[in-house]
Amino acid sequence: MHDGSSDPALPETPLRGNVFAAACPTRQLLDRIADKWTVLILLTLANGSQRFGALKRHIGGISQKMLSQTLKSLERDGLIDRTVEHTAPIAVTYAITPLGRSLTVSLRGVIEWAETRMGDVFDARSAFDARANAEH
Amino acid sequence: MHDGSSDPALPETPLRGNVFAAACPTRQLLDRIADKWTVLILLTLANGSQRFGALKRHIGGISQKMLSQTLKSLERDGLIDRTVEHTAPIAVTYAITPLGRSLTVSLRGVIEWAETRMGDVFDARSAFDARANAEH
DNA sequence: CTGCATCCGCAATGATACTG
DNA sequence: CAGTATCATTGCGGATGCAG
Repeated sequence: MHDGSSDPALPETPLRGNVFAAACPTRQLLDRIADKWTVLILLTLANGSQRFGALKRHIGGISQKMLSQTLKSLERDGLIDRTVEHTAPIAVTYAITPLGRSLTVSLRGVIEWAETRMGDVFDARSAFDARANAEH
Repeated sequence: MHDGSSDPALPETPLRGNVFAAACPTRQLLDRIADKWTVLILLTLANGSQRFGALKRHIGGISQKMLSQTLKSLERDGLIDRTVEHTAPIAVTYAITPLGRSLTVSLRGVIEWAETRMGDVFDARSAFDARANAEH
């Protein structure tokens, strides 16, 4: 995979953002979307709009704080929409935006991988641990 | 943790893991692969095997501790292979496994998204912040 | 019902120094 | 060169209480 360039400057860097550069803004973005709660929230909303309480019930183990906090981040980044109905007890509905939906395609692939390859990973872990034990 | 009995809304419970269940092992797995360093390391190795030092140089901002630690996790999970050459100064080479490569397909999509949609996200942030300011 | 503020423990992360 | 070990710090993330 050598590209024929000398290494220090990495001239083959693409013109758009480069996540491998520590200072690149895309790096922050990566850190944000490579987050457990972000992934689960986006994938839930990709299946249809939900209210706050419904989201909390659907995503096992999330605290009210993390949900609220992550939702706000996602709204700020334009990945989800927030709609308030000023009814008697206030009702807030969250919906995914086209931008958010464009991300869920890849995200779903990651989840798909985790759910289907889980067995392979656990087998690998057992083998690794057994090997480590055998060294004593 | 899968009963498939008392939930009328889910006629057919999937046989594989469900990341939305807090106790499901896939949830831990998700938390592990939804990690900044994991993504960057796997994608680097997907382009070819690398030695420890080369990896550290290629992934901006990673500390030797995080690199070493994440590499060990990935090896344990069967996503990468570790090869030691007992030469004068010892040389260790890391390579992606077929299992690991199967994950990088989706991972690359996430990076692709971050690098290309970065502008949209930043625009959304500006708009959001402006709106927030206007409310005072 | 929704969601913000505060307190706080703990785990993750980084800097440094040391070993094979 | 490739790690491990230790220490200091940060910030995640949970619990609780309050407000709109």
